Amino acid sequence: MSLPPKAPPKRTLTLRDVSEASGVSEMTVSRVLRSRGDVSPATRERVLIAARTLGYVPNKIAGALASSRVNLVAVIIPSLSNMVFPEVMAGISATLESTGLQPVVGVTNYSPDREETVLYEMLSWRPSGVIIAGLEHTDAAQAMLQNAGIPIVEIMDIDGTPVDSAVGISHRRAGRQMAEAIIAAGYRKIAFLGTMMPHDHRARKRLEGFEEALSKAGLTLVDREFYNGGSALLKGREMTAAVQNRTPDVDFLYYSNDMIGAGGLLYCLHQGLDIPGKIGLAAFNGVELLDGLPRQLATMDACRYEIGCRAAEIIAAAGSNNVVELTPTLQRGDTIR
Amino acid sequence: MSLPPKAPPKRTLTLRDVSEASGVSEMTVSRVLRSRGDVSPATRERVLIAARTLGYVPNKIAGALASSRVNLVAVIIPSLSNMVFPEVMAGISATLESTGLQPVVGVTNYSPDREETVLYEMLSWRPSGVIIAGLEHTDAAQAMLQNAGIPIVEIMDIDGTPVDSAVGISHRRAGRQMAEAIIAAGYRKIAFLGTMMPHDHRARKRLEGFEEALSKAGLTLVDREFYNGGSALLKGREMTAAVQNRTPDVDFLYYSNDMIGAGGLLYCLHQGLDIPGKIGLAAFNGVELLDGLPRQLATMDACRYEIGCRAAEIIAAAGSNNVVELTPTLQRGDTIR
DNA sequence: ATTGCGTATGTTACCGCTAACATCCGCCGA
DNA sequence: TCGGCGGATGTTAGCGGTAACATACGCAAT
Repeated sequence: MSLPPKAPPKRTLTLRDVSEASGVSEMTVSRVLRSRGDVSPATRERVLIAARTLGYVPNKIAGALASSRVNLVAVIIPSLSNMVFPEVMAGISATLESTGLQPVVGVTNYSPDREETVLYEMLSWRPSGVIIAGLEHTDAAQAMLQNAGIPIVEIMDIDGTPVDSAVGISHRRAGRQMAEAIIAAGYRKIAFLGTMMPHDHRARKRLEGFEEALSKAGLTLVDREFYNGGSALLKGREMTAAVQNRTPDVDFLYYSNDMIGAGGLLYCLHQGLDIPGKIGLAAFNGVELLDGLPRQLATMDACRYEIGCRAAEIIAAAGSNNVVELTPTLQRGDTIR
Repeated sequence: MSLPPKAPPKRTLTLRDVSEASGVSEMTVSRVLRSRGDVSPATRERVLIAARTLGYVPNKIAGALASSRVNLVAVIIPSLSNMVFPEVMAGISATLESTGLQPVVGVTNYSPDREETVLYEMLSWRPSGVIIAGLEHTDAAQAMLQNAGIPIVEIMDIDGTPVDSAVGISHRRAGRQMAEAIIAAGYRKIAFLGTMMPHDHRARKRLEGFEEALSKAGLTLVDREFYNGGSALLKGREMTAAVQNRTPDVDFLYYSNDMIGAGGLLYCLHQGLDIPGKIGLAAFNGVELLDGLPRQLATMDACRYEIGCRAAEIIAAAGSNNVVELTPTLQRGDTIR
């Protein structure tokens, strides 16, 4: 094993080191490294070579303190493991890419207290903006967002009052629309299968909208089943089995997310049930996974990527008080007749 | 709409504001907020109330600069969208939770240049450690890691020479083992289906190990098929169809990841093929999704959660030069006879 | 030669916090 | 009475950069 060209320095390098190595002032080095102000091509070259040779990495902490500019955007989301937020992240990253801003992710696991902690932690780094999932926060979190003095975008949901800006869809409406489509297709014995998470407000609102539309048509859910934890695909199977055993005449299954819906679909296919004739299925999100299933599951896309893009645009423009409502489209697939 | 109790301050608050509001020096406030040094309970109380009332959020930038202590751990991974890294993240977060350290994620999209950029960016915040996927980096990235002067843990893979510490499995060995199991089960016409990503070194190493074991048994792959982009589940179906059309006598399909494997499995089931009698299947990762499939797909778990934990432990202990090899276990499922 | 101006570079004073040391005070034992 | 000591608090000097202003210089116009 050969040693690196320079023995690794004990002390981490500062502007002064580069300045000494290149024979100009620290200020000039700073100018070169940030491409700001006039520097002659000759010095610029000299400085760059010195910096590169030494392996200098600027200290953004010092830079940020001095300039009170931080190129970080706090992104606070409930989870990374369910396919939906990674896609939002992709939209955010893609849009931020060209702006010099950098997303920093914090995960709350659907816990309001954890959200508060994560938010506090991130605000203490004085980011240029905050993108946060949902409109429901603890009072303290709400206050912090209020007083942060930076652009705040609450994403995913617009059924409520945003602190500042919001980008999302109306989940209540999404639930309502799905119910209407199901009723119009002639289904009457409708069951709901979803997560047990008290803090998944968006799933809750979809269910509320759904039931609202049912009751407007004089219907109520014939059954409901909740789960938490474990493999969503497997849970989808199990819950579907449970509902069908308990309520044999059920003719429609509305799932709160695609993953359990996919599990349910696989189960029903395995049982050889007549889909969509005897029983219909629908879910929510429009994840790409569905494309690979044997039958196309009805769903409603949540505009995840676009939500990310629009939110990032607002932050990049330092905008405030924008509310952007996106409209999800119903994808009927092959599981509604 | 009622106004918040205090009109939102124009200027962001500093220690001085809290100090004035509570009638003690900034230093004492600092002590209280960090619970460091002796402060009388009475003052402590007074300070905490003042801070809370004002809504003070400490400025970690200044704090970090003054103390040269940063509680951030840089985590650099190729992607968030494939189920595997979120689980590593979960392990990292869980382990770091109790240490006061905070993971910060950077995503490279399997691009070495992007990795270099992300690393540079993150190092410039002077984190307490770096966890980075893989052992292959650009020369510049390698040098930065070398000189960072903080604990570095390269994760997922141990087939190579780490800069500092490493936690992972041997993918070459994993491929070899799978091949041996397949051969032992009597399959002979074996095909490989995988990603086209030139920078997915781990998938490459698995394939190398796999082919090595085949050739040791006097066999070679009868077919191979690559993809990139799109829904992995769907691609799995399509690729499987392609291979079977092109090489009708194929009797085993080895997939580079579970998602395409799952797609392939669904396709084969749909075709009514005799699994595992006429044709066998196996994949890699051991993702939870597989539990919900109609048939249990053979796979090999990649110890993702544990990798995260062990890596985080090394960082938390400021360890150096540890190499931890985990051993994945073969899960035969129902798709190898 | 003098003025004036634009370019290239240097100087100074912080940014908001914390390490390290200094100070103050009350109380104990000698 | 006094020194000593430990707990509670204050003071000072940076951390490593950057904004803002100051300076030096060359050259065209007067």
